[in-house]
Amino acid sequence: MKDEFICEENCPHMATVQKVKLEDMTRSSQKQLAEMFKLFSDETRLRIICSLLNTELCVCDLCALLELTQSNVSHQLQLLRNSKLVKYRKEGKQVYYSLEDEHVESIIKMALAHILEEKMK
Amino acid sequence: MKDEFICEENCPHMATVQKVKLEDMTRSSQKQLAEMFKLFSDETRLRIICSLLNTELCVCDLCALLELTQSNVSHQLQLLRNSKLVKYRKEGKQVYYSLEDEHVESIIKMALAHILEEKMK
DNA sequence: TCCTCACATGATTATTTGTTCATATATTCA
DNA sequence: TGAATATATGAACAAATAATCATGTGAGGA
Repeated sequence: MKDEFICEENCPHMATVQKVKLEDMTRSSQKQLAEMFKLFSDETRLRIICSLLNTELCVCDLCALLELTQSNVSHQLQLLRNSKLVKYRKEGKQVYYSLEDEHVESIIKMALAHILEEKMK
Repeated sequence: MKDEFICEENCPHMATVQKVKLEDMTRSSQKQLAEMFKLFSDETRLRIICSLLNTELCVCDLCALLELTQSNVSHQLQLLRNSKLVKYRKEGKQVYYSLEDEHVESIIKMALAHILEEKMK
């Protein structure tokens, strides 16, 4: 009873996850997957992604928050934009970035759970 | 009713996932996360991981199945071993590899769900 | 119109990474 | 013991990548 709620709440798109049959994975979907994981595999990029988990931020917010150069942040955001992982919204001179969808959160949570359990061993 | 079962069945370690608070993520756990994603970010390594999703395999099985050189496979397995993502078991001359835990499957499923939904747009 | 601010982008460089080749180790079998 | 097989590993190299520097673009204010 409680479980259903928790599941819905914290693990969105479960419906799609149910449909996923890992046995049917094609070579090309593996390639896509690898490309996606590559975006998460750089610490700087991951920090940017994590900063956007709760809120949208403009480029200079990210620079200040993460102590990175503007050029560096913009380059990383370009990669994330190209892969449709983040979206943006212009407002005057500023550009506000936010995450494209909630999968990102789910994926990070799942991976973090792995690390947590690993530690407890 | 059905939902609970499906959730338990396909998304193990939900209990840990519930505990994960993304806001509390430290710099060092972000680094660990990035390192983990890096292992999934190479197509060859991901193919090896995917091959091990259902069954354990020895090195030469992997070479044959994925059409890779033995040296290449062994090097990649070394990385996966060092990060405790796979475990192994020696039997005579052969060494059988398998996945260390079920998070791997959950993470891949979640990421695949993202790609699937992306396509449907 | 000119200046400033926020951001994007091209070029360059240092570093990391994936693969290959050559060789080492360890187990089985004759 | 010696040969054959399965796997591991070190060195070398090419390719990919992240960060930096310099510069470009475009909006807003004086």
